[in-house]
Amino acid sequence: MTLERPTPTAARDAIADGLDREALVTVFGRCTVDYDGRASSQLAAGDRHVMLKPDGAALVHTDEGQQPVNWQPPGCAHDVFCEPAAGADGSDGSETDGSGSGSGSDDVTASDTDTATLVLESTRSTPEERLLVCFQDVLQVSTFAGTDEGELTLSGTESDLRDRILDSPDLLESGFTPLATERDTSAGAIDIYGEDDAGRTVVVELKRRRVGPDAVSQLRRYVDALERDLHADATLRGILVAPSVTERAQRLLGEHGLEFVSLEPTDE
Amino acid sequence: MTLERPTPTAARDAIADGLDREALVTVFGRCTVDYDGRASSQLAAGDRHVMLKPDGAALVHTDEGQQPVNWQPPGCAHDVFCEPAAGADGSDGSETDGSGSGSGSDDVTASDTDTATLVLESTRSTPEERLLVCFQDVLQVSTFAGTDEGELTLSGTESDLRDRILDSPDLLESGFTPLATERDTSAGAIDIYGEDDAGRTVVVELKRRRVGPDAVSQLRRYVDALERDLHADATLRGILVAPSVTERAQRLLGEHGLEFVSLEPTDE
DNA sequence: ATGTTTATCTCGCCG
DNA sequence: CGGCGAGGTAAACAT
Repeated sequence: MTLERPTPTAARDAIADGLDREALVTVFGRCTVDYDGRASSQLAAGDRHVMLKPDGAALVHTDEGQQPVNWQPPGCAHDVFCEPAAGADGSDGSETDGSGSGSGSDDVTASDTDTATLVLESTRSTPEERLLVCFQDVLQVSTFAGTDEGELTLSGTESDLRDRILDSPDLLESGFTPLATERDTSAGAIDIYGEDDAGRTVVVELKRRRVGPDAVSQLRRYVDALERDLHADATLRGILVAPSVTERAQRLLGEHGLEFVSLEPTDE
Repeated sequence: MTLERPTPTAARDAIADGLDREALVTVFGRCTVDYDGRASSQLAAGDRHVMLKPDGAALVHTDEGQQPVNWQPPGCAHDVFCEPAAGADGSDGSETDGSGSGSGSDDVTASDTDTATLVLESTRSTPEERLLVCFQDVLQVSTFAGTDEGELTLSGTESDLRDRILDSPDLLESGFTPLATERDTSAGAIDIYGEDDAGRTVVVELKRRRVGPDAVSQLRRYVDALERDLHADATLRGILVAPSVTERAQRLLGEHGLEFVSLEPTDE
């Protein structure tokens, strides 16, 4: 269902209906966006694409960037209503209390339609967050009732890299024997815990792509923790497995006596 | 501009026109999605919302989740064409070569319209990546020509936390003197470098939210590096500044002789 | 609910 | 272009 250049009240009714029917709702038009919660932001008027999902997610997209300029995570409560004659600043005013909840009980009637402003509000608690989109102009409202049972199959992940090594431990090094995955230590879980051909304990940390210093520190935390946990007299080996390392990470590995093995998540 | 339930060829022409005019294009319908690049994925048929941005970004959204189920970053080249009678699997076939580039030179004509499949393709290099969306059914095609000059102002960031401390160093501790920000070390840049009231060097790492073990490791890398860089005989102090710490991070701080100061990025 | 880690992370900055 | 770190990161998974 699609409306082009609807009046604010017609847009409001179509959106409210879409939300009721658990449809995916999109609105395109000139709007301001205000967010307050974990941080806070304001965005002056511009033409943007807003998507409200039936799971409570909200996305505001400009014509640039992969990421939305503003958003709200799934689980939020969406509300739509009209305000008599709000200016560009919709963040203030009387909407901080819950008087307008439900489906817009204090809304404007159809007779005020040409001066009214369409407002989308999305809120959640834990943490308390509010997103407010105020439309000066609505160019399109659409609702989509589709279904999606399709499951995404993804390969080339860290878990594929783990499986690859478990299937062929020699890819890590000749004589390596995996003993556990996700082995717990006081610093967190080790990706692969095993033994080399000399019986030395080996801690393996996996990364699906080129690694920097953070991955080295992570491996080091695990090796340190395991040494403590085991009161190990013998030195443990720590091996970072990834397609490649940055130079700084390489140096860090050396400083901490850790090793690197180059391996990709999939065999081409 | 909006078409509802267009024929594949009409949809193709509208989308091609939208891409030409640097408009934001949306397509809603039943489609399969195949991705190959840094990883690879397949997604069976379902109703989804596809957005093509003039900067080359592509987003495929289902009715759930804040994140797109598939995407392509800005900078990609979008292409649209019709294929005679492709099944659900659009990842194979003759489209691996560049013969269909441009605006669909090997496309289907309007007479084949009822059996044709609409295909969206988005590709880039460095890294080589390809996204293929094959529509069995197109419910809506829209193009939006809007503009967006609005700048986002965001507060509550790490940079706000830094400014807060630079304005009032006593917030960190009485007698603290900031000497530099982004001070470079062999391990990277220190957020705030300074001195305490006893003249001891202080390394400050800032986080806008509650921190875990990774932040502690990061601070430790900087402290270690600076000790080395300065051949410091005296001990450096390392202070992690964040709203709060997790317990494991707290313990790590203790093990490494690092400190914690609780501070929020903004004053309420 | 919080903690921990991954991610086709994205994004910006800087060399 | 790659390295590095921030992010209202989100999402998955475990506790």
